[in-house]
Amino acid sequence: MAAEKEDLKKSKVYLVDDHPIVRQGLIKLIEQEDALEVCGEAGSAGEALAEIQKVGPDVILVDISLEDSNGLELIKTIDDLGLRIPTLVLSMHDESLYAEHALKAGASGYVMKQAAATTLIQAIEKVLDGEIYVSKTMSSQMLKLAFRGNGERPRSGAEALSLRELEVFDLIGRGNSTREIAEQLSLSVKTIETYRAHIKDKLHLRSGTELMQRAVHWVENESHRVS
Amino acid sequence: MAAEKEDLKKSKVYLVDDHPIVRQGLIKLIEQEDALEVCGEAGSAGEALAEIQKVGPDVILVDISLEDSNGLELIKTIDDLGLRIPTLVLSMHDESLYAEHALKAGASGYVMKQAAATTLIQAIEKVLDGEIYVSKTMSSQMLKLAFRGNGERPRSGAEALSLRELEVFDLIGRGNSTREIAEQLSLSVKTIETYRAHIKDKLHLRSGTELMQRAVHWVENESHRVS
DNA sequence: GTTCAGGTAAGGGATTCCCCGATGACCGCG
DNA sequence: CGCGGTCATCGGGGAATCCCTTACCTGAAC
Repeated sequence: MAAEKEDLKKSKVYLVDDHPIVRQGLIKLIEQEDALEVCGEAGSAGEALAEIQKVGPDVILVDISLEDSNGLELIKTIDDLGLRIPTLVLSMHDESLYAEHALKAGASGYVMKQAAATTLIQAIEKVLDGEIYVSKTMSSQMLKLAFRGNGERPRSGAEALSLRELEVFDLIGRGNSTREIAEQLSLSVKTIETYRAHIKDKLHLRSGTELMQRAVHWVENESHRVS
Repeated sequence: MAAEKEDLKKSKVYLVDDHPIVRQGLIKLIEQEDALEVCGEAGSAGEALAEIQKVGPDVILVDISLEDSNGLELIKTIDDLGLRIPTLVLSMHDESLYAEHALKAGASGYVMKQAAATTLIQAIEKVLDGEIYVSKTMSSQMLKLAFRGNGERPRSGAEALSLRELEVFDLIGRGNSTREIAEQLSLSVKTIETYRAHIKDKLHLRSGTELMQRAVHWVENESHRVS
């Protein structure tokens, strides 16, 4: 609904998602809107950074899991570069796990892939208007927790993990060894070992084997509701 | 390329994926093809089963993770109902983990979301022609294993394991460490290590981490069904 | 301006991984 | 009836990891 400007002044959307098929689909979906057009796409943070400075999009749609990096890192980088482009995180992960991290990283919104297609379009429009988008349930929950004013949350479960820890947890679940994770994140093996220890601690796990098991389960069910 | 039939006889594609946004995208992507049209969509196995019998699709595109069930279960159900509709599995999971399970469940192909959009179209066309589609690397690997050439012994997967190996595999998947398994079975740690090595060998796994990952997957997917 | 959480890393002993080889006990097959 | 094949069981030894502890830096919070 609404788009009286027609093709005079379409808002440019840039896509970052490591699944080409999903990207192609999103393009078709977005180009269907009169007020929106896709000005580029990428599967990795590197590509994305190189291109967005050329094409100057009005909004960037970014998935959390990328080929070479993390979507939230990309958002931080964009922020650090002083580019004032609103970003909308699109992910299959449950929002309760990532929405907060995303907003803290500087994103303007968070949409789950489980959401309806119209929700995505609404979120894009809201973000283009300079507002913040999260689902109703999430926003009320965040307000309740006074997410940005009263750092008081005795959370438990995977939600208690820091961003880095969550990243490592995810990579563990995908079958990567400690060494492989260290290489992928360009960190010391020792650092990854520390994260593993922290995760085990927070999740009350006793052995590395249990950690692995949990991580695999989590990755498996990342699109389902598992709190 | 190719589509001389034009709109006279489009092949009907049915979509099953629990992400509406991805579904919308796939619709746009598929409808772009002259020879294909989307005849329906669902986010759960229940919906899908109810509808495909009405609309009679020529091919079903199904994601592995669904709202209420597993895509592979859906495929088995479709098979059991005697519906002779080819199914193509579309998933974000690595094919080495699922492609074989998918084909065994009765699917005609497996495409990762990491693949290019054109790959998906090619896969759909191949499956519509009654052929099997898997990626080149996967197919050569499978042919080498003679996975489905002579329905006999050169099996791969958990069934090729000996009793003891299967027992150990199961315990690994349940989160037990090597030492714990040794204690539970009253065997030497060294013996368990040997079993792990044998299992890795038979399942063509490269690291202990992969073994663990596979074991966890197996425990939650197949142990309940065959046992 | 001190406290606190997150990110990064190292030291060192305990454990496991991983590539070897080894000993019986079966079991079918020419 | 030996002969090869598979199972089930264990060990050596070096590399890799796990696990616990400590430590430094930073930035946000109080």
